[in-house]
Amino acid sequence: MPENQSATPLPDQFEAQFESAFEQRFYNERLEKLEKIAALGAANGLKPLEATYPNSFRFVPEGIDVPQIRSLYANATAEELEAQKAEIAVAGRIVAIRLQGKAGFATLLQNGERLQLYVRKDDVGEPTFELYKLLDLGDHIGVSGSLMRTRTGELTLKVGPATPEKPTLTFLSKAMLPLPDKFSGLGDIELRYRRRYLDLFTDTGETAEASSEPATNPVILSEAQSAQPKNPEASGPATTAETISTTSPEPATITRRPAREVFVKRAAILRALRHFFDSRGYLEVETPMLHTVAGGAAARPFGTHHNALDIPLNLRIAPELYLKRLVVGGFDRVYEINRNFRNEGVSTQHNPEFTMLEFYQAYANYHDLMDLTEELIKFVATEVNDTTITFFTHPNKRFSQQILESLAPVRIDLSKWQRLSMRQAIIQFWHGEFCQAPEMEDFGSAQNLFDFLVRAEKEAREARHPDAPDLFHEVSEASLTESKRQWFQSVIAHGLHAWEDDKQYGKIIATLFEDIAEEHLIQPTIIYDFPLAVSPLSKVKPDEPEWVERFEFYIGGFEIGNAFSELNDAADQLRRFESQLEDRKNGDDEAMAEIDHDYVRALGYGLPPTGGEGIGIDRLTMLLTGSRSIRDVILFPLMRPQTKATAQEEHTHGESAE
RNA sequence: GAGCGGGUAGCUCAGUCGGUAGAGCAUCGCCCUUUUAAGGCGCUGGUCCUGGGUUCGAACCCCAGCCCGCUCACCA
Repeated sequence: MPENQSATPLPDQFEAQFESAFEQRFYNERLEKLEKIAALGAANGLKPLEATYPNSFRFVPEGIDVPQIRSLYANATAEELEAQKAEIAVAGRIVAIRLQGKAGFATLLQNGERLQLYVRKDDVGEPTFELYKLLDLGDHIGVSGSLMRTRTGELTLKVGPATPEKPTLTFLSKAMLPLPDKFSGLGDIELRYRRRYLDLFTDTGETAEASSEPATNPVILSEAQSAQPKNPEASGPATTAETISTTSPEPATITRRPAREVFVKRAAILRALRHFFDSRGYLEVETPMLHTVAGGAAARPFGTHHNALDIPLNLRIAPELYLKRLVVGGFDRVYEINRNFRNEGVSTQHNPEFTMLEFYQAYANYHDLMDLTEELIKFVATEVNDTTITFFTHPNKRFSQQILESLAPVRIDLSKWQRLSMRQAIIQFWHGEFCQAPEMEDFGSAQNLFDFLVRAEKEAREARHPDAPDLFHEVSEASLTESKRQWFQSVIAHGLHAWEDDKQYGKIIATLFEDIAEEHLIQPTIIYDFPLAVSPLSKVKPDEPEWVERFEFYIGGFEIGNAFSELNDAADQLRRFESQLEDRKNGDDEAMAEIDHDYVRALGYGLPPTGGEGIGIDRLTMLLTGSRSIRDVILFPLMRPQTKATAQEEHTHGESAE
C-alpha cells in the first residue's frame, strides 16, 4: 500500500468478499469517512496512515483498563469524581454511539466491559468534534478525559478538555463492515461459531426469549455482575455465586452465557489445573502429536504424511503411551494438557479435536486417584466459580428437545461424591418393573450372567405379554440402541457358546452399565471396577481376574474422566494388544488397530506401579460454565466449510476460502 | 449415516387463504449540549438457501439438493 494514500482502491479479491450490495455500499461509505478522517489528521500534521491506522495508543495511567476503572470508581460519588478530576486515557471499541447536536455519548467496550463517554463540542473543540461525528459503531478509538457521573448516576468519561500537546480523541481503527444487532447480538448459532470474533464482542448472553427473566439463574446473575456491572453502585461489593445460589430460587432454564465469559472461565480452569499439579510436584510435559502408531485409546485417527521421511503419520488419539514411557524414564509425576484428535462424529459432546488432561503418578493406584480426583474437581470449581455448586441441564437421551428446553437445570454439588462399583450401579438403576434386577452373584461368571439374562428376558415377557419386544426394551426403556438390542438378542438366541469367551461377557456388562446407569449419574459419581475385556491398559484386580482396577467419573449424566492402575507387566500388555488386534479382525471396531511395540519394550524395562487418569477439559468446562454444547466451550469448533451455491460464478465467495 | 426442526434486508425477526415483500436495529440525510436498547422527521437496503414442478399467479404447496441446529448411531 502506498504510504501517503489512506483510502486506497479496494483489491479485487476483497471486493469479491462482499456478501451483498449493501455491504459494498457500506464499505464505500466508510472509506469516504476514512478520507475525511485523514484530512482532519493532516491539519494536526499527521500523515494519512497515522490518522487512519495509527500503530499504538497509551493508556493513562499506564496499565489501566476499563474493568479496573469500573471497579476503582464503582462507589465514587459525582462530587468525589469532580474533586479528583483524575486524568484517564483509555481505548476501546465503540458499541453504542449517540449524537445529540453539539454533544454526544458513546459506549466503549474494552477487556469485556463497557464505559460511557461524553463528548461536548465546547470541551473538545471544533476539529475534534468533527472527528467524533465521523465515528461509527464498531470503530476503535482512544480518548482522554476525566470521570464524572451523569444525571442518572452512570460512571462516564468526559472527554477533554483539549490541550495543545495532547489529543483528546484518537481515531484508531475503522469497522468497515456492518456489525450484528447492537442489542440482541448474533442469534444465528452457526454464525456465532463461524465468526466467533463477532460473537465474542457482541454476545450479551441473553437471547430474546431468555431475556425475560435473566436474573432467575443465580450463576448467570453473579457472572453478569462481575463481568459487566451495569449498575455497579447499586450492587456494592461483588456478590458471589455461592451467596446468591443459596438465597435465590433455582434457575428455571439455562440462560446462555456470554461467549467471552465462557472462554475467560476456560482459561481459569486451565490455570487452576496447572496450579494444582505444579504444586504437587507433577512435571508438565509435551509428548508428540504426530504418532506412527496412534495408540492409547480405541478411536479412528486422522492420517497424514511426512514428506521428507515419506512415512504415513497419524494425529494422536491419546498421549497415554508416551506419558507412561516418561514414567519409565523416571519422571514419577507427569501431566499433559493438550489436544487429541479423533476422526469420528461431531455432536454436542464431541469435537474432532478436543483437549485432554492426562496425568500419571508412580507408586499410586486407582484408589489414590479417586481421592485425588475429588480433590481436583473441588479445587478447580472453587478457583473458577468460587463455589462447588454448578447448574447443568440433564442431558437425558429420552427427552425431546422441547422438554429439554423447558427443563430446569439440575443443581450439582461438586464437593459431594458417591462411589459405586459398575456392578452396583447396574443393580441400583435397573428398571425392576418387568424383571428383577441382577444380584452380585449374577456377574460372577459368564455362565451366571448368561443364565440371568435368559431368566430375566423370560420374566419380562411374561410380566407383559408374550409378544413384548424383548427384555432390553423394558430394562432400558428403549434407550438401548437397536444394534445393541440385536446383539443381546443374538447372544440369547444362540446360547452361551456365542460369547463364551470372557470378552463378550465383560463387554455386555459394560454395555448394560452405559445403557442403564450412565444417564442417572448427575451428581458426581465414581464408577469403579471395570471388566477386563474393555480395559486393555489397566491392571487386573488381584482377587478378581475378570475385573480391573479402573474407574470413570460421571457428572451431569456423562463421563468426564477415566483412570486406572496402569498395567505394567510387559508380557501381559503384549497379550492384550494382540487380543485387541484379534477383536479388530473379528469386526470389533472399538478395539485397538495397531500394536505399539516400542511401548511394550518400554514396559519391559520396568514401569513402576503407576496410576494414570485422563480428564476431558471441554466437558469439564461445559459443566463449570453450564454450557450444553461442546461448541460453546471451543473457540473455533469444526464446521463444514461454507461454499457459495453459485458455482457458475467466476469468483468464489470469500467464505469458501476458509 | 438416519429422523425431526430451521434457512426471508447487514443483524434480530414477522409474513394472513397462494395475489405487488414487512418491522425494529444498523446504514444514509436532516434536527437535537446529561443520553443510555436516546428521541424526532425522511430515505435506502431483498437471488424470500439452491434447482426443478404444480398454478393465471409461489416466501407460502410438491419433489430433489445444500447448510445449520437438535436427537440417534460412533465416540470421550
